[in-house]
Amino acid sequence: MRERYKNRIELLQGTLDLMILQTLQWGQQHGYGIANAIQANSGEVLRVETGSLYPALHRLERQGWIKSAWKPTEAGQRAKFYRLTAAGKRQLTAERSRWDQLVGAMAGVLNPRESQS
Amino acid sequence: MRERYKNRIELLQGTLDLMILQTLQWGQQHGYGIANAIQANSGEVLRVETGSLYPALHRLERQGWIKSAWKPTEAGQRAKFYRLTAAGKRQLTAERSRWDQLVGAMAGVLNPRESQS
DNA sequence: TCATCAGTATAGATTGTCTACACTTTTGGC
DNA sequence: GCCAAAAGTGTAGACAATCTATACTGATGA
Repeated sequence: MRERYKNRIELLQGTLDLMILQTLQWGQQHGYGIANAIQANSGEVLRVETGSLYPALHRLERQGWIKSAWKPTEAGQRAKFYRLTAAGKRQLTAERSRWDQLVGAMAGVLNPRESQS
Repeated sequence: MRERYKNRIELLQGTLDLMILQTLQWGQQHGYGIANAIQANSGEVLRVETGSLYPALHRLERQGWIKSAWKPTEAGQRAKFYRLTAAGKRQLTAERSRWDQLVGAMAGVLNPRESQS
């Protein structure tokens, strides 16, 4: 069978949607491009697997936060370009503030004395 | 008697172990006390459900990061007190730096221009 | 011709949350 | 004496987002 693998989760569950929405705010992009942008912007720390990416994109589209259209890339290949909808922009705002809140809360747990607000 | 709650995941998956280990670094504590400490230190943002807490404690103990012993509380009730093992301290260090790395990477994705390192 | 890159997609396993129960013991009010 | 609430531990099963692994297509370059 397979080599014994660690199955370590690279991404924090729930943050992929936020990262996708955020990436799309810079402009429309196809799935492959989104994954590359996240990887680059995270300093190569975060790698998005296709098995996570495409289900996430379908999920987001199903919820009306992004919309897709097939278009050719500069390289002349067909690709599905996604763009943020108005609802998606609102969702992005909500998820960003949720993220900030969680990071702040975690900081409180990790450094109770320093971060006493 | 419960507060009104949303149907969302309160905690980021994977962060509970870190929070438990960190809380135990301040001194030994029982499960109920850990949950209360996390809630308090997070400014009441993070609420740990018992259905998440106890499985997590058992998981951590199984991995040798914490050890338990039944003792009476000040209130005279029996409780299972947990303390960090040496391996647990190393794990805490590793998980903290992993967390910092993830938060930094997320910052890069959310604010690509400002956080160019 | 053949490997590699660009690109999309699905199935199934895994894992850690969640909701919802079930239980014991102590404390305090009546 | 009774009963509610708080303090405490625990499990079962649902659920969701990630992962691994696989399967395609079309273009590019050696």
